[in-house]
Amino acid sequence: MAFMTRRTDALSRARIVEATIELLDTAGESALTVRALTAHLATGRGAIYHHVATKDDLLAAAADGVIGRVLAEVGGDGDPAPAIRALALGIFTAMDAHPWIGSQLSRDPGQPAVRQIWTSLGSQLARLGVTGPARVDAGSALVNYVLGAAAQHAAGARRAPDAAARQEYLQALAATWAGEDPDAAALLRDHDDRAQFLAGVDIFLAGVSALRKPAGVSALRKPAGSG
Amino acid sequence: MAFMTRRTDALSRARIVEATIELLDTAGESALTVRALTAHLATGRGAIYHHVATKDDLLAAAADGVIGRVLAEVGGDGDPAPAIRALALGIFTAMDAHPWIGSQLSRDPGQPAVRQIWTSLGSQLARLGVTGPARVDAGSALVNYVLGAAAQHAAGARRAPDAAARQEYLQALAATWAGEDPDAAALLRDHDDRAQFLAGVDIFLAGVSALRKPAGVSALRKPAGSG
DNA sequence: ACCTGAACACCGTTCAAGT
DNA sequence: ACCTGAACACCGTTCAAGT
Repeated sequence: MAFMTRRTDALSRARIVEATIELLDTAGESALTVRALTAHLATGRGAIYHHVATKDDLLAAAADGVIGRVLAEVGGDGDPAPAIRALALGIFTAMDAHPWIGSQLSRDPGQPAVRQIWTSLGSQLARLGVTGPARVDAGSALVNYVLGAAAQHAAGARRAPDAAARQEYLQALAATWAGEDPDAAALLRDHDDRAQFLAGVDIFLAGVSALRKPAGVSALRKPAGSG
Repeated sequence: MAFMTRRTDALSRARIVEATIELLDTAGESALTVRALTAHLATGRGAIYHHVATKDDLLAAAADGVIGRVLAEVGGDGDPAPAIRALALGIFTAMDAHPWIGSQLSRDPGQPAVRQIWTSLGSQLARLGVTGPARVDAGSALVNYVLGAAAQHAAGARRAPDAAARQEYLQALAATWAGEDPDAAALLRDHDDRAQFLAGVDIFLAGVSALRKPAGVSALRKPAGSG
């Protein structure tokens, strides 16, 4: 509990955003109230509104802070395809540690955090050699997949935090498939979210590459690689 | 305004769900309050709780109602690939007419509406010849893409309902790309959400097919495929 | 059994008043 | 300028009381 931040120096937007992230991480989305925040910051209710426009603004800033750190850590060096996998996995992992981000990113496509994700993935696609119309299509497909997967995973983690509840959910889903495809149903029952997420990224990358040089005999996967 | 449903017959869960959909469609997510609902249904506050467990339960039931109709309308006949495109487009279109569904589907992967989407897309993938581990990977990739795209689109529609606001958002995004890739930036400025969404579906379909019969010469990815 | 509506325990945001 | 905390206008949910 690193809370109980007694007011040594002045309030600031940065301090408020940090406290928001801390509160969201430790107590969950439903515990983020202006009242709880002022209590932890040892200030009055209205002081928050001197530095922050609205609660939505605060959520967006918190998500932007976390995503910014993640993208900076991962970096974008090396071959573009592995870089895309690394960026996607970084976002996915962040969603695991901060499940509230999942729903936040789905709330507004114009928010800074989403914009950051767009540009970081978009520049890797450019390095892959995807440009022009194809890049916008590929970028939007990738961003939407990553955000969709992250949101579903985060929501699942919120709803079924323990292994038992999670197992129950997967079994219920598997049951609806059982008669039709017992194979898939069995696999569904004990899959690994992270591996499955990465498999999706690979399907996407394969699709981009397949559509770039239309199927057929000749050449291979990627031209850009230097390895 | 088909509101003002005077109480001719008894309250029922179905009637409450219909009123919920109507209220969400005409007045938006923020206008759905238990108080507004009881006013439209001409009943008391607590009567709702005789047929519905909680407001979340109500939202999930409303989304399930809309998605159920959409999937039934689209059907799943014909070749599987076009059927997948049609199902995805149907979901996307529904999201346009009912923007509140976008955020609702991201709230809980276990809810009936999401389950319906999984099984309808999953069965088409099976008809495509994708089975076993590949089917779970492909299904989750496709579902997550569709839900992610729909959520982003719906959120955008909520935030920038008029053409001016929308243009402003796209220009801001394009600006961050301008120096780096003027080509993509220009295209971004006047793209068509629906066409872009379908382009993403095609990327995933191409990826699934590319990974099924490994490119080029011979050597392959996974042994499980039976196609 | 089904419904009513007052009551409960909360919210986010504003704003006169203080320093 | 920055902060305070009471006040405002709401929420979802419960529950004794009615029919």
